[in-house]
Amino acid sequence: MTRGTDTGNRDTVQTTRTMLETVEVIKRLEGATVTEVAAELGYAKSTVYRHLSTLSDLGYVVKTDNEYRVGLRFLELGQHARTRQAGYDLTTKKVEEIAERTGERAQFIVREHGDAVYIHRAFGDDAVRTDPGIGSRIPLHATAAGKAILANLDEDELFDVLEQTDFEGFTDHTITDREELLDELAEIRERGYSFNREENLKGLHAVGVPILGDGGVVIGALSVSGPSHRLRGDRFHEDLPNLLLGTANELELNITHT
Amino acid sequence: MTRGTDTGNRDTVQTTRTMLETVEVIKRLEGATVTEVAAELGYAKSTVYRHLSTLSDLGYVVKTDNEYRVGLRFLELGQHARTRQAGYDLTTKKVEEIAERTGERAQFIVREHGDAVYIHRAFGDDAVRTDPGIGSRIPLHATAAGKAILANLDEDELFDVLEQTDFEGFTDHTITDREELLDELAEIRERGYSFNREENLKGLHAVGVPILGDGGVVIGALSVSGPSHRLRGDRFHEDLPNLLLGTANELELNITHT
DNA sequence: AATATCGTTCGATCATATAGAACGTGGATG
DNA sequence: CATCCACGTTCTATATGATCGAACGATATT
Repeated sequence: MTRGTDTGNRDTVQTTRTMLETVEVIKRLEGATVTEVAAELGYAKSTVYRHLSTLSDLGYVVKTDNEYRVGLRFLELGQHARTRQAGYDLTTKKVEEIAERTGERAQFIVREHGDAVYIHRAFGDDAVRTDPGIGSRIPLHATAAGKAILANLDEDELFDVLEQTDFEGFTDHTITDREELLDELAEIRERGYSFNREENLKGLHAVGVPILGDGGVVIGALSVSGPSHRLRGDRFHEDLPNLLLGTANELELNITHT
Repeated sequence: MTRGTDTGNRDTVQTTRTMLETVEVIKRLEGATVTEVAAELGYAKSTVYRHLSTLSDLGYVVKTDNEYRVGLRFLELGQHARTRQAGYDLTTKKVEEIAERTGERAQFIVREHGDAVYIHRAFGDDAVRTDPGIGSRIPLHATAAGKAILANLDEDELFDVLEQTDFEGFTDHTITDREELLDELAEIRERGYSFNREENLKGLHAVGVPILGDGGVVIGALSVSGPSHRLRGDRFHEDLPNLLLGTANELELNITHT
C-alpha cells in the first residue's frame, strides 16, 4: 500500500490532518472514547474532545455513551465517489455474471492515488469468502487487476505511480523490483490480460483484464480470483482469460457508446 | 431531512466545518475547481486551495487537471460504517430475497441522527429503478421504514428525534403534525408494521417492519416499495406485511443468536 | 500578440486550535 | 456508605497557523 506524500506537511491545513487522523483512529479501533483517541494520537484530551464534538455535530461521527464511531455520512460521500466511476452500473452486472459462471470471486477495481480500490465484488458458489470488501485498497503491483491497470497507463502516469510505490513484498512471489515489473507490464500489455500467482496472498491466484474507455484510457480492471489449486492449467491460462476478455469487450462497447 | 444543530457554531472546530463544507460542495457540483468552490462558499481562493491541496495530499480528494472530486477514501470510511451495522450480512440476503419474491424494490434502513439511511437495497423485476441509493438519507417521518423505526424507540430517544424533526411536507399526504405522528406510531407499534401512502413521493406506496435486537432495541427496518397502483388491496394490507413480518422474525432470531 | 482567467505562492493579521488545569460525575473499591 | 479514581467536559492563556488579499505565473482565448 502506498501513501500520497509520506513526509509531506509542506503547506497543508494541519487541522484537517488532525481531524482525519481522529476519524481513522476511531475506525481502526472500531469505536473509541476521547481518552483512547488522545492516547493513540498523543493529543490533549480537550483537543480530541473538540474534534469529536464537532464531527458529531456535523453528523460525521456517532456518539453512543462515551464511545465515538464513524458515521454513515461518510457513506454518502463514499457512495458518491463510487457510483461516479466510469462504467459503474455496467460493471455491477458483469462482475456478478463472472462470479456465477466461474464459481469463484470476481471484482471490479479502479486506481486512485497509487492504490487499487474495490468498486464491485461478487462471490460464486465456491468462492473464498474471506478478505477485503468494497472500498478497500490493495497494492497495484501485487494483484492481477492492479497490474492490468498499470500496464495500460501512459508512461508519464505510470512513472508517477511507480515513484510512489514502495514495492512491498507480500509473499515470495511478489514483484519487488521495478525493472522486473516493467518487463511484466510490457508482456501484459501485449497479451491483453494479467496473472497473479500468489503474489499478494499465499495460495491465491487471479486473472485480470483492463477495461478501456474512450481513447484507450484505462478505466479499471476486472479480475477473477480463487485458490491456486483450482486456478491452474488450461482453466487458469485460457478459459478464464477468454471469459474476461469477452466480458471486457462487451463492456467497452457499451461504455464508449454512451 | 434534519440537521444536527442548525445554528450551532458553539464551540466547534471551525476548520473542520470549512473542510467538510468544501467536500460537500465538490460532491454537489460533481467536481469543481478552486474558484468555483471559493465562489460557492465565499472563502478566499487561497483558503480553498489550501484545503483542497491538503485533502488531495491525504488522498481524500482527487485532482484531475484543475478539477477536484470526492475521493474513494471516503468509501473506505463509509463502508466501514455500513458494514458494522448490526446484522449487516444477514440483511443483505433478506433484502434481495424480498425484492425477488415481490418483484418490487426492497430496502434495509437504519437511523442515524434524525435521518433514515439506506444500508441495503435490491430491485425486483418490476421495481421502479429511480431514486436514492445506498448512503442516501431520507426523512424518518415520511417513510414506511422510518416510521417503523420511530415507533420502536423508547420515549426519550423518540422525543429527542422529534425535537430535531422539521416535519417537512413532501406531498399532501405527509404527516406534518407531531400529535398525528405520535398517534400513528402508537398504531404501528401495536400492529407491528407500517405503511407509507404517498407520504414521501406521489404515487409511491410502501410497507415497513422494524428489526429488533437484544432487549427490543430497534436496529433498523425493512421495507418494500412500489407504485401505488400495484401496492393496494390485500397485497398491500396483508400479503406484503406478512412476508415482511416473517422475514423480520427470521432475522431477529439470527441476529440475537450471535 | 495581448488580455483575461485561473491556479498557485507569499506575507501580515488576527482568529482560533491547542494544551493544561480545573470542574463535575459516575463507577469502583475499601 | 464514604472515598477515590478515571473519565468526559468546560475554561482560559498562549502561540500556532488558518485566513485573506495581493502578487505571480501559466494557460487559454480572441
